[in-house]
Amino acid sequence: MSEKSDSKKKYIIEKATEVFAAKGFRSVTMKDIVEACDISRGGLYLYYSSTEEIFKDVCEAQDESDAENKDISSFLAQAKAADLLLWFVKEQKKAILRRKDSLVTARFEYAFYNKEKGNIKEAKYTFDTAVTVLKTILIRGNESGEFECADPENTALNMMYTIEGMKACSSTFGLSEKKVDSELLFMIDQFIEA
Amino acid sequence: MSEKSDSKKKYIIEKATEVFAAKGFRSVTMKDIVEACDISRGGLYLYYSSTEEIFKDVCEAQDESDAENKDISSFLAQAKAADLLLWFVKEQKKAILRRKDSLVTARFEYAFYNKEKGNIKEAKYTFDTAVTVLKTILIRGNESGEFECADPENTALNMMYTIEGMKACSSTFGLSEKKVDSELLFMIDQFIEA
Amino acid sequence: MSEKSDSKKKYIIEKATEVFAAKGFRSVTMKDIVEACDISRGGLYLYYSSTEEIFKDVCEAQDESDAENKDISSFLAQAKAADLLLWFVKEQKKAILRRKDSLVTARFEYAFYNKEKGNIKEAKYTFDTAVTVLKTILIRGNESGEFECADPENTALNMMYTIEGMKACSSTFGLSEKKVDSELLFMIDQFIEA
Amino acid sequence: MSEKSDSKKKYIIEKATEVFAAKGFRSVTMKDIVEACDISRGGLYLYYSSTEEIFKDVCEAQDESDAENKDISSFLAQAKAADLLLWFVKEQKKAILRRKDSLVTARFEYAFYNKEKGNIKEAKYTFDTAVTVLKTILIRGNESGEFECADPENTALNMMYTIEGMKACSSTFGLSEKKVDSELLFMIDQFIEA
DNA sequence: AATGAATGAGCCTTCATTCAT
DNA sequence: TATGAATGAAGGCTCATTCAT
Repeated sequence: MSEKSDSKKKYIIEKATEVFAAKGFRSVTMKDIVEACDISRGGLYLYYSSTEEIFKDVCEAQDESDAENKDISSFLAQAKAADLLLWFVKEQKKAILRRKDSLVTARFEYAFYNKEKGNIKEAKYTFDTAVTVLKTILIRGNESGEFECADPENTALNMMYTIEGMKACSSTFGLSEKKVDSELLFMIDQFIEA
Repeated sequence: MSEKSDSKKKYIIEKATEVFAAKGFRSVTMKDIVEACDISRGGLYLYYSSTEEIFKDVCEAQDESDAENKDISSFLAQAKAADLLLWFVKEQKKAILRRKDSLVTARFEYAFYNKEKGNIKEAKYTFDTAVTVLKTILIRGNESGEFECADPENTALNMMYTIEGMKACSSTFGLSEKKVDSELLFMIDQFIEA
Repeated sequence: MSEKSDSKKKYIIEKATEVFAAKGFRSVTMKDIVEACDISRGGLYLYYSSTEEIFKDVCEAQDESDAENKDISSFLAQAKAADLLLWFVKEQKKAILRRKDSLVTARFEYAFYNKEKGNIKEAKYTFDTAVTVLKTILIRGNESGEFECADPENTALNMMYTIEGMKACSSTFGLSEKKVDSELLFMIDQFIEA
Repeated sequence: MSEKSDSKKKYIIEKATEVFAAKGFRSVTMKDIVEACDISRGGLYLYYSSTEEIFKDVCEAQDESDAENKDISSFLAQAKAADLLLWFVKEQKKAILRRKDSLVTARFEYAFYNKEKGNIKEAKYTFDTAVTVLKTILIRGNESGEFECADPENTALNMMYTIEGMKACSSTFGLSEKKVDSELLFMIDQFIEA
């Protein structure tokens, strides 16, 4: 179950990602994935025993690939606030646009599904973390004179709501990259002058 | 199928609303609704033949009750922009908080479900309409000197994204009324001075 | 679910009895019963949701039909010990021979199955009750001078072991009625003289 | 397939014995045995291709170890009838009590399973042989004046039924050694007089 | 209109068995 | 010999949907 089976798992995750991207979370069945992978029913169960289990790995895989260049610690320490903001906004943009090729829809559904089951902590944690990071960036920018943001706390929160809204819109009816860029610029312009 | 059956439909929608509020959209079965209504399997099929059909009526019923006092045409014509904005924001607030007692979760799921099936028009239409209304209000406010909003178009769009984001957050991990108020005030303060 | 469904249940039990008689307990599947009843998979689940549930009713039905003429209370009070013994032995004989047309095999298997699951009380209770009844009969016979049994307690126990052994033999390789009669007579002759 | 594979077979039988003792016959799967032996699926099939095949060897192994000191031919010829009876009864006692640590349950199940398949001969043969042996012992005892048994044929049969009954009871709800001893003594006392 | 028994399709899960290595 | 991944058949269960009453 090590090398070989790991590559098989990778393969399953790859195929399953397409399925979840196309059908969301709830309506995906083990059968769907079996068919997408073109393996046997029993074969899939060798590796995973529920769509939820698969979906978790699918998300993890995506998060990891997203995080590839995110060895941020040193970056966060040294960079200028404006660079940090740029990086943050780019990350969010990716998350917003990710919907087309991917999983935001399924992630939403999964969040709802989990809420039904009572696990809502993770979503909130992710959101709150993002707010905190953004606030920190804004404060740093204020200190360095790069930004002029009267209320970093509420501005950070407002921006994150806006970003979440774009994700939702991107998920439900789609957003062009141009629209996303435009909106992100509009947000930033509020406290970056010159 | 007129009077009597209408009241029966009303009854079904009433009960079904509870079911959708509790379970979202996708996981609701005809059986769930039959049981909630305490009618016969066949009986339900006399009125509706799928959960989707029922859900559409459920949403419509809710929208109508929301819109009861929305005979806006004349209101829009006469009122001051500040009043209109207030009304608009209040409506959105209701929509955001509606999640607790109700259907936002199911609506999201349904939106995803529809996207799969290719009907994304409605969601986009609703969003665009809201943006347009808001933009109109902002422009009117500018003209009357009530507001000072440099870019009504983008501001309206930004506000709607933010509001959609709050809906999403409210749906996934919950938002207190206080937080919603605070955020809405923050948005408005940008172009209302003193 | 009352009259009509009761008759349906009766029908299922009837057919299931044949299945259990032919295949024992463990190897019987819901599918077997569905096929024996010539109803649909879902149809069976309307009435029963496991073979164990069905088997319990099958046993109960058989026990009831066995017990039809067992309104014993008054009989036990008045009858002569010899009559009681005769009755007791006849009942046991029926139980022994029952195997051919029926369920002893399945009952054994079920007992084992239950033992695995830890419920062994019932079997022991049934056995102990029979021993007690038999002992009572023997004592009564001694008192009335009908029997001459030096050790009613151990004799009763011995007889019940013997009877259980005949059941087992009947189950595994079959016993003719003649052999059963012969053995039962042999047992009784020990304490009935003249 | 000779030495090495024989020791492997022995190992498998050893482990499988535990499995059958714990789970009976029918519910044991090849998977259970694979896991108990900690070998590969394919590895097991090199030696055995069904649980039935394994079970036969398991039984045989146990029977052999039971029979180790049963080189009876000469013993039967010379010994006194009382000694023979003692030996016979001890063997049966072992068989009765064997249930605790072992396979009687599985053997019963297997007997039922075989009956379905039509092979009931073996069980009957074993029983009949035991009856014959016992009858022979009783006759010898009568001749030597050790016993006083009016009807050796029926007495032997009766004793074997009783013993089968104890096996069944031991299997289904358990019997203490004390109870077994007491019953066996009771049986013998009938024709052994001080 | 209304009932609810009945059907059958669809998905889930577990194993016996095979086979390339 | 030995491995264990892979297959596919078999049986379990749940619903959407129909239909005789």
